Amino acid sequence: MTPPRPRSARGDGPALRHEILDATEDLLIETGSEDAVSIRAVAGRVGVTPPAIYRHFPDKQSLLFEVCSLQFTRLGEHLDAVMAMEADATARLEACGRAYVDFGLAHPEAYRIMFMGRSDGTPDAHRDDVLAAAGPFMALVDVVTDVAGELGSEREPLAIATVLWTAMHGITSLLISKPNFPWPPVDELVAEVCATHLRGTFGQE
Amino acid sequence: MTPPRPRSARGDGPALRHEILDATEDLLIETGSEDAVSIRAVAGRVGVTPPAIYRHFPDKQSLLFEVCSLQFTRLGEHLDAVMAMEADATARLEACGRAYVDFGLAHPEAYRIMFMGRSDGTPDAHRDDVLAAAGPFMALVDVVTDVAGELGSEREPLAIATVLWTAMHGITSLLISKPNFPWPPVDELVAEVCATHLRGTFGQE
DNA sequence: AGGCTGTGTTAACGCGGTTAACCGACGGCG
DNA sequence: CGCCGTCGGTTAACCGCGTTAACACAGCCT
Repeated sequence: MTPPRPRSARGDGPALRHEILDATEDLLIETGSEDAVSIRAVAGRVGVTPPAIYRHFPDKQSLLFEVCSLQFTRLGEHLDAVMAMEADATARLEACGRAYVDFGLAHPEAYRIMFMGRSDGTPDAHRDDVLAAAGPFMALVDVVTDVAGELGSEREPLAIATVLWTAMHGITSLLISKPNFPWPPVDELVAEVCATHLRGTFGQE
Repeated sequence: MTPPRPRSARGDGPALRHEILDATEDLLIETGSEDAVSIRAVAGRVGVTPPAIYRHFPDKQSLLFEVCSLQFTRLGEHLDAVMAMEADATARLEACGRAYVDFGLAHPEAYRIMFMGRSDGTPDAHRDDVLAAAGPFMALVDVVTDVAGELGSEREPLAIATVLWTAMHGITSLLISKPNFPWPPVDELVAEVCATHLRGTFGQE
């Protein structure tokens, strides 16, 4: 029943920590449910007893958030890559939105943990204001600034970016939470919302 | 410690059921956390032992959803009342959006349970497609139809309403989940998003 | 060599949802 | 009138959860 148990680490400090993060991410993806990822399950997969986890993470929330945060680092890189491929600012904006939604749908449980959870359950390292200064949001502000430069707008890019974020989040989170609602195809939905905002915000026809 | 224990019901069938619903709602509002509302806590407040709950509800999820669903019935009534007060269709639309967001912020935990939870955790009686045919969403479709009638639009109201829902949900859920993000005032946010959609969708200046 | 630190263990606590088994009171029926 | 089923509660218990305390053993520093 426990053949991989005889696993034991020596003076290797952060090796197990890494394994724990990997195992947690795997479990999160496999089960697709935050609740199914128990400390005991993670420990079992790594081949270690549950309290060992606490030598490397203060509590379950921090572990989960660190895993999701790693995934979101990849989102940031993905966004950068996507935007580098589009010359037109408005095309960049739409590509950006689509990449955001796609990412959320590809990692639904991670998205839920980071953006659909209780505020007081989030560790200090992932406070709301930290998020506002983080890569993905700032990247969005940059794109909006570019679009505003091309099309002209009197409103400040940060406010526009905030609204756009709520729009993309609205799509993403509802698709995750209510997948059986009679949605139109995701592509259409995103394109429509982006177009609506472009027209509504920059008065473009 | 347990003076209200000697409570006991006779042939009153659904009386206790009602008490359980009330106690659950109270607890949900007081604690503001789904997790704090344990079966044991509810039972204790009603003055009954935990297994008694299961004579009236199949499991905790169903109990919680029934409570939230009751609150949302009130949202429907509230929406109706709000919309009856506005003559102008576009004003009705904005009032509708504001009422939706306000409701979510006033009942954050209920909103989270109904619209920010896992899809497979929701009882059958609250499936996604049931929601699409329910009062509040249909009310929105009606308003959109009115606006489209006033301003003219070639797109179908149902698609427009869906987009508007995602927009209002985006605002509501992010405000709930990330209250410390540097948001603009809620009123401004809602007004801005509504205006943007009106311009972007109906081409109104 | 001796002790400190870092990293794992075993054992246990308390709480959670939920189930099984029992049990008394009420209402209908022979 | 007395039996009996069902309704609506009880007590006891199961099992999994996050987490903590106490302990143990390795290797490095002095």
